[in-house]
Amino acid sequence: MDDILQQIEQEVAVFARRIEGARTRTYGTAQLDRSAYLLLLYLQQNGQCTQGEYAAAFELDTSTVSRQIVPLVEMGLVERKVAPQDKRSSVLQITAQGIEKLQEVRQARRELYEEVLEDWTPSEQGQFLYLLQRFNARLKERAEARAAMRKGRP
Amino acid sequence: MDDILQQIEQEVAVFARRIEGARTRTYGTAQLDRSAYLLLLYLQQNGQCTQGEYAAAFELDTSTVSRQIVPLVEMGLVERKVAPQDKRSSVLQITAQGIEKLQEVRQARRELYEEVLEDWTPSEQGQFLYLLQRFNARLKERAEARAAMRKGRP
DNA sequence: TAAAACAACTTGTATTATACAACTATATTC
DNA sequence: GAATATAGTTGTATAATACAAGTTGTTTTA
Repeated sequence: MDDILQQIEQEVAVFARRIEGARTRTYGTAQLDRSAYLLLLYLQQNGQCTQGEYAAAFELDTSTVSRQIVPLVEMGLVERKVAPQDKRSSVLQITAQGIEKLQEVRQARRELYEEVLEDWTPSEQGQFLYLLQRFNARLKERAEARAAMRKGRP
Repeated sequence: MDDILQQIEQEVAVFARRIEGARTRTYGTAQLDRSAYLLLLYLQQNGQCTQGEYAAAFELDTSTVSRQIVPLVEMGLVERKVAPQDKRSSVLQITAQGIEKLQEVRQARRELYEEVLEDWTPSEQGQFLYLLQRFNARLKERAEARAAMRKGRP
């Protein structure tokens, strides 16, 4: 087993499961469910977007996104407005309350990482962050390209 | 936003979603579903184990593991035997056919990583693998400790 | 050592996140 | 202006999971 890509692939598969397990077991569902957290995070970091843009960025079906948004709007964490230039689409934006909630949840989640990464050097932490960011950026491009392609010829 | 742990936490959350999206969109469900892949991987790397051990390692409910195993046994990829020392528990072991199947699936999955990591240096790939392994090992310990605790006082 | 408590697994049921298909309202194209 | 395409919604199905109750086997204890 000396093929590094294959090893990475395996480790990532396990990682994804462990993260998911830690998430549900540690944070409970009380805080904010996975999809809600990611959506708020995305809106805070990328500013407003339409549902379709968000769906493309994560290769989600628009129906899925549509449903994810309802409770967030009801809780007042996200604001949804009809886009003036195209009345079919809605523009999503995080609210002040949403930012506050996000900060709270982030704090709770941070604790797991304090525990798990406590014996990592700052340099290791920095390197891990850097590599994750690169990986994610690449996957995001890929997702968007694939979403665009599906639109082109369905 | 200069808190590195918080940044890692966020990047990991996004990473988990992207990996999951890429998995379902890229490999389809044709190959082998997520739980089956992880179970075979675990059995190949760790040798035989009982269902309870596997559940503890991933903080899964035993009922979940119980169901995951049925199709694998039916497909002949895993063998399940009553444990001689404790007839309540079953010992799981990957079969030759399971190893073969795993190899096939791994090959297909590898392709995504070829694409996404093509411009990473070998050193970056190695570093990423190393950090993921450490992270996973730590989360595994944690999962097992928590499972043991739940048994102690439920 | 028999009864009680406990443990490993299974089965029934509910929940959650997702996709796909059909639909509605609006835009674009010809 | 009619035909086609797009953004989002709603109906329905599936997959992965947890929790609760049940079964069978094991350990503790009075």
